[in-house]
Amino acid sequence: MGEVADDASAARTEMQPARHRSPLAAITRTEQVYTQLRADILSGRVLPGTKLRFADLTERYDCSTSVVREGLTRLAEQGLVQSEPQHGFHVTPLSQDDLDDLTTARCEIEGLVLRMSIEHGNIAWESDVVAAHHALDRTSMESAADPVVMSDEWTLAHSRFHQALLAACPNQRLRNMALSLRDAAELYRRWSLPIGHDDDRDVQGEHRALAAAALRGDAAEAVRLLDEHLRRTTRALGTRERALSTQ
Amino acid sequence: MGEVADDASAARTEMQPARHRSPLAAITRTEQVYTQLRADILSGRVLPGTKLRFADLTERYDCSTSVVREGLTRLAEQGLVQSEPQHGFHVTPLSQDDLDDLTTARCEIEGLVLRMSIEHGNIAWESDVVAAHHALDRTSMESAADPVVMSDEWTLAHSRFHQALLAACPNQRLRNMALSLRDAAELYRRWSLPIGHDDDRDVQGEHRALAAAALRGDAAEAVRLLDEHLRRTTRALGTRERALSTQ
DNA sequence: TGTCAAGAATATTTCGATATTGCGCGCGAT
DNA sequence: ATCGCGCGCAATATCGAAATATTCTTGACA
Repeated sequence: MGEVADDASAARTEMQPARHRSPLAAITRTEQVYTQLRADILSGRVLPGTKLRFADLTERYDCSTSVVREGLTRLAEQGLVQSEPQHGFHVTPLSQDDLDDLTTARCEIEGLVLRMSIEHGNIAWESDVVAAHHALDRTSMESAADPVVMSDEWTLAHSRFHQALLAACPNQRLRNMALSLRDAAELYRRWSLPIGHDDDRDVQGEHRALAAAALRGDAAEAVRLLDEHLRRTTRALGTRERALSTQ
Repeated sequence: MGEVADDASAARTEMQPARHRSPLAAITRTEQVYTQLRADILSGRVLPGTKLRFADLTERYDCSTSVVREGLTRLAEQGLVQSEPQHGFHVTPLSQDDLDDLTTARCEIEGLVLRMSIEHGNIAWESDVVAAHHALDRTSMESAADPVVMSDEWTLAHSRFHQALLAACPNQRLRNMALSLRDAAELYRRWSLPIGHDDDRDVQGEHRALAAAALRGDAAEAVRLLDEHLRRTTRALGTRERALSTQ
């Protein structure tokens, strides 16, 4: 419980430009709890489908039901949790159909955003991509402690890399949509390593090729590579998901 | 105040499959207030940029702050209102940049969804499109009472028509994204008639052509027509928005 | 006259408690 | 034995007010 460190989801939170907060960075309790709740879900500390009881959460985050409720409401609006009117909230369960929809949507939208980003990217953007890719390339996928679990560092670096690629798209709405789809996919990716692991896939190589195409301004090729990258991930997850759902 | 009749936004609410509600349709207070709040904003009863004070809203909707807060939180997550941490909420203001982004996003995503819808549409879908188009075609754009204001009936019929077109897209996520973008655009459209009015545009004709292309299964043409339709609307709004922002 | 600080006034955020709702169990009737 | 009914428990939804933050007002001091 508690004191959860930075993780993939934090990356999105960073995006919001911190407005001038004069006194003591007066961030609200709601915001804190929302961020933690979100991180806990995206990082897989809570299983998909789990019921989220108010009593548990108020104790866990040490706040009143109102605050928990607001956090859950926001997550529900994003689709990370689901709300059933008199039955409370639960983490959105995984389903093959949704994964398929999600992948199609991501291929289309993330592809579009990537193309726009490449077309508008300047030198600063290129630098960021190079940096993010370097970090990702040097980070091990398996966590040191438990090799069967995906390492938090890699997940973060992975998230940062893909975000860096998209960062130069000038259309905020589309960019946010792409990021929100990535978050949704994060839930699926979290439960994938045990199966995807023994695949004969060179994920790091895919990233290298993707970064190269983007940096040389070859939007068409980059989009093609991204598409393939996403579909491959889905294929690996598909098997895993089926295993989960039969539990 | 209060007792606001059905309107454009209600259309989206309908989508959510009403789950079996056994006793007295136990809809929650929160849901009611959220729906009304949303309708009030989308229908233009509240000006973009307006500050939304809790005191006003609790009185207006006759409920406690918690309920208002939840509604606002949900709307904020959708982008219809904005939340500034210790300063409350206000209706998202209009801006030319955002309108441009919005239009681009809609052309891309709504176009994509329309294509998928046409490709997957069956006879029931065709019937719905025909019906929705008929209703739209027979509804007058100007309201009887005040000809300078866009009639609520037309707005509703318009919304229903475009929704009907998209309804056969099997990808729920993409479909919802397209609908949510349409809602965002609704805010802009609401403030458009006074300028767009004297344009030499045949909006109903555009709808007729769009419906025809969709029904004959010509996805490419339909998408082209939709693209044009959306861009024309934006062009009309652009002028209007500039006028509003200088107020 | 301008600036700054203290305090009043106003608005938002958070809390704890009450009101509702849904669910399961036991009891009685058929 | 099974079905229907109602009581009580558990969990959520809603309330109203206390706690906190911000803005506005006022008045002293340079």
